[in-house]
Amino acid sequence: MAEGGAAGGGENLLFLTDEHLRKGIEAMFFAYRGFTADPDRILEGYGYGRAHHRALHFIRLSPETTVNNLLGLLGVTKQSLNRVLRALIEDGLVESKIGPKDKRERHLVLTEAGAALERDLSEAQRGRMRTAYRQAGPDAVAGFRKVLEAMMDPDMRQHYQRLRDGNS
Amino acid sequence: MAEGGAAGGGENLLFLTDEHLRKGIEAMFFAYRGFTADPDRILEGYGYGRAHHRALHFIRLSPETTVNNLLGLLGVTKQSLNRVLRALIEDGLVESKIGPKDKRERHLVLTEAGAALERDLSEAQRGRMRTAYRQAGPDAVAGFRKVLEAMMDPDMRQHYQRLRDGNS
DNA sequence: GATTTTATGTCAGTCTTGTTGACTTTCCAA
DNA sequence: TTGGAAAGTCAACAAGACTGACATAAAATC
Repeated sequence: MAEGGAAGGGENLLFLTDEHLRKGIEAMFFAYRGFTADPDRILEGYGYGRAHHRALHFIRLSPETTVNNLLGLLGVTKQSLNRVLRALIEDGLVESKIGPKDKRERHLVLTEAGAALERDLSEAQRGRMRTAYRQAGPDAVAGFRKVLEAMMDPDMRQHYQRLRDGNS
Repeated sequence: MAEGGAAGGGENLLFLTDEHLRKGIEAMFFAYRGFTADPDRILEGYGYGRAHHRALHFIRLSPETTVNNLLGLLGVTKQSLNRVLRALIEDGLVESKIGPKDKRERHLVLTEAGAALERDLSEAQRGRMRTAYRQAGPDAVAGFRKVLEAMMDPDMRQHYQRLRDGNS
């Protein structure tokens, strides 16, 4: 099934050419650079990296989350995450509380300072996103989300959808 | 100018909420992981990383390109790129020819072996892209491209558009 | 109650890929 | 022709990913 049943004119047959796909690949590459550029600049001042941003982001989104849960979202090893969390806890941006039910667990929450930095980072990233969305318009945004969702690994799509539908 | 002039119904007022933007941010994050996953698996077998993939990609796209030109596209320091190129040249995947006009320049081209690996990597990445595009449909793809382009830094957008329009 | 599994943390070592600084070769213009 | 700018290379270092081994405590299971 190389070519699906195209009902219309014929230009739809072209949107899956290797050239067209290549352009999409390059668009992802260049856009992702822009996507991370603004928070990266802020993080530099703190001696933090993208890993710290991601941790702050998901802890804000799911307060009282456990280390294990975060590992699933971030897709890194616990040693890698631990280095980041240790720094954030030592610097007073994240609080790690022993789980009330299961004392093996650590429940993570942002402190005031952590929430403040997370807001700064988020706002920087949202700023660019907002501009892009406004330029492209609602229909384009819907398509954007649709394609991105289809590109995810199934596991990640589950995580994504859970976050999307749950905490709104 | 918090809310732009919305002509239509009212749902358009919602598409720029912080929550909506946050979902877009997470979509980018999770989708980019999928985007790189397939080539990463192939690269592992060769002892290469993403940086090698990017170099091969852009050398294939612009044969006889110079190191300097590549630096602009990749947005890394020349020292960083040099390490990658050295490995690819030593392994016989890339040929570096002294510039015929300006002998300071190195003109880069893929060897047979380099082109073969690049094809493998590209095809893996295109495979996922093709599936996602097919699932989402042409309209969604157009929106996807539109938003990504709006997210790029102006410099990168220039590079992107030059590649897009030039070598087709 | 003893054993196993789970959740987390830590130490040590490696790899990729980014960085800066110092250096060579080549070109070009004053 | 000389001195600076440009292109590229080499060396050393840092961030942040990884693996593997091991420790501890608590929960779950037998």
